[in-house]
Amino acid sequence: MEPMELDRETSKGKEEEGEEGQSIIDKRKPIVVIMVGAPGSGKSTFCDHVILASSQTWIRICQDTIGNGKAGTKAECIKSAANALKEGKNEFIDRCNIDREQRADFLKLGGPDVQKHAVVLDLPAKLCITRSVKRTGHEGNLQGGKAAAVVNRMLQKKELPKLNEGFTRITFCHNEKDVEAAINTYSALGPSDTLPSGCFGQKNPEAKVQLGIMKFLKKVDVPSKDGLAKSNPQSCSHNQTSAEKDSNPKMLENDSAPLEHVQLDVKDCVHQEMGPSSGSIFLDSVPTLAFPSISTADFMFDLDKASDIIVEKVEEFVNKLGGGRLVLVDLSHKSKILSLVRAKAAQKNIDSMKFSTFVGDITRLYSGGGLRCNVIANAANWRLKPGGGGVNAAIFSAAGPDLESATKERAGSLAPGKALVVPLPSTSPLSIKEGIAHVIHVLGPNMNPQRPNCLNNDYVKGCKALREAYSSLFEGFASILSTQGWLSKESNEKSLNSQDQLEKNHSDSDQKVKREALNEYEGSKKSKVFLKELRPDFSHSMDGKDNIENRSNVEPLNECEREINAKGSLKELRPSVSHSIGRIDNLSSRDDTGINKAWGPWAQALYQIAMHPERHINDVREILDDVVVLDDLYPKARKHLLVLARVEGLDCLADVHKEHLPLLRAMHAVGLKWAEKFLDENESLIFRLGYHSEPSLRQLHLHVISQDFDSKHLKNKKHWNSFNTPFFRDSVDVLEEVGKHGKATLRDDDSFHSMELRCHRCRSAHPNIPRLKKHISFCQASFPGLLLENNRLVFGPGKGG
DNA sequence: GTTCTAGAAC
DNA sequence: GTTCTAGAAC
Repeated sequence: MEPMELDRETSKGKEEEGEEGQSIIDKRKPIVVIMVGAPGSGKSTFCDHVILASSQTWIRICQDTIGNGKAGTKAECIKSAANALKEGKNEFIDRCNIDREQRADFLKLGGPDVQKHAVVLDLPAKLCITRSVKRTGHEGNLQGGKAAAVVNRMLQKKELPKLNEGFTRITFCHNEKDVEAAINTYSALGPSDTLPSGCFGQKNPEAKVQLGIMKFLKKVDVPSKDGLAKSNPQSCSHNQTSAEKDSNPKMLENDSAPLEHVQLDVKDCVHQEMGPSSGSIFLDSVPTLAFPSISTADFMFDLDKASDIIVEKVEEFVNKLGGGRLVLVDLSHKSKILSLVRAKAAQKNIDSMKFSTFVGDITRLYSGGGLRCNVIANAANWRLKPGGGGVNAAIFSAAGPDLESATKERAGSLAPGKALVVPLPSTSPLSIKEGIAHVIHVLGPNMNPQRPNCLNNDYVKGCKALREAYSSLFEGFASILSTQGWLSKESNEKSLNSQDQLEKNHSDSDQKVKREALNEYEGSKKSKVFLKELRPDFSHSMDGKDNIENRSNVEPLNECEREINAKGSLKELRPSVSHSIGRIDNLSSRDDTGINKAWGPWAQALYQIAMHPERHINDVREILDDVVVLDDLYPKARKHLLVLARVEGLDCLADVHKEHLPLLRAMHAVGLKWAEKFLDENESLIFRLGYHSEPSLRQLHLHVISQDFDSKHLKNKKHWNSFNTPFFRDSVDVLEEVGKHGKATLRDDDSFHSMELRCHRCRSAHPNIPRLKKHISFCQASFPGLLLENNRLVFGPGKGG
């Protein structure tokens, strides 16, 4: 690299000196070169090179060593620099000087008699980090793991110098060649030589002004092979990129950087490289979502199909994300999903600036891999809880309890195909060490028979769910970008809803946040309802029409529950039941008829009794051909019976059709019979017979319940409201509706369970269950007219009616 | 379905 | 401080 051509004035000055016999001071003002650059950018090395090669006297004012070889203060540097200037020495201010304020005091040195230069080592952040992390024996003891954090923090404050700060000359170096050229320029400087004023090697100045926009445009700079520019500032505006790099776009910038540390998969990273001009800007400023491949690990989703979906979804979203970048992460260089995705993304010409793959630990992207991401995705479980292994366990573990609590605040569960954005508290180690600001939980479909809610190779449903999962994930990311002003207006509008959601979560009161979390939870509860409604679909639907979301609650009923069931959690429920429960076939997804079931393990007891009452002889009151009668294990009144239908496939009222009318009549008749039997014993009792619109226990059962509701087991709103709102369907009405329409009207809206508590007699409202119970213990008001009609209530002889 | 319990409500 | 509820856990 040839040194920069020197200004001819200098020679002229020499001649004048000879003629006029002026002192050496007049030859040229001393130069203060303020070095600007992050740790690891090579400032000290730069100075050392010049000092060694130059014929002039240069001294290096280094804050890291100024205190008798140890780190000193800025004030010491200034003092030392001032003294050196008095002696007419040229000097380097070797400290980071990363922002304007840091530089200001040094620019005041020596007044106008001193030339103020800046040399900006604006090298890729990754390179600086790599160097800092790897170096040993650093003067300032900035090395190893902490260096990465320091470099990063410093680069965030970076403020490139401008002439109007007081510099007469600024040289920008963006790569090793620039650095080499600048070293040569300063080394070659003779006693009377002066370097031209102005900015040299600066990238498009607008890039600084509108960093947010420019950094996402593809290579704004036009590479030039010239190395150092000539005296014309224009010509040296950018000179970093060699033809060699251009010819091999797969190479990461800076061949000299020891990239293996950064764990970048250089060899085969079609999508991994930063463009030659991306440098530190890219790394530091681009909002980046790192995400693992969803469902392909433990959930055993076919890799080929998954990679198709990843690329398809990336392609769909990559342009909606404005400045955002997506990075698919996997642990191993041998990752098949990464290579598949890379190949397919390359085929589709997806912009590698916006999507790349990365080999590394998703919890250590920055500290372990130098990849700066502000958002990571978690392959969550439905419970949104730690554990399970893989990415989920790793992320929860690395994030500490903060993530769990932040998650819990927002939602209690997650449906397949859905994502949940969780702002990560700044106290989380993942935030502190890795700079992660958000975690997006996402749940994908499961193809692993050993895991809950297996789709049994149904890739129609599976692919749909996986597509939805990625859409949800990327939308979540977009919502984060939009709140941070990264998205265009159009994009913002697109993600307005999610933005709203986010903003609420961030700014509103705790109560509101909780309410939203509750809504989400309620939403997932609702999906349970759907699940059951759609259950027939499961038996034969290959049309993929069913709502993926519906499956969310299949999972909870399986993974954990299967084992619980085997251990007989229902033992407590009813000792004699447990024996058979332990052998139950069908808490899993299929029963004998091949119909998928959505019932939890706790929900199977009645079904078992109905199917095999002889095994529960101690628990039942009466066994008939078509019904079984038993006491409710947790009676909500003095008398509370259940009349079970002994028909397979009749799980609840929703399953009831016209052909079941005789059975319903039989159930009603048996219920009445028992009510009358109790009335014989205690004529003050009043009974009501009916069904829950959406029962918790499997197998159609008729409640026969006395209206005293005098029971220690009646404990909460749900208990009360399930018997005292339209959620409770009177048997007489069900008979009528099924007779007329072939089905009963269901009132399975969740809202019934949270309705205000009203006395079933006088309709007075009460603030809580204890107060209500106290009230009903003495309220003798007559029942509402509606209940008195149509024999909905069953009274003792000579009463009511 | 129930039990347990944290935290809200009082 | 106690009561009560809602949600998690089972």
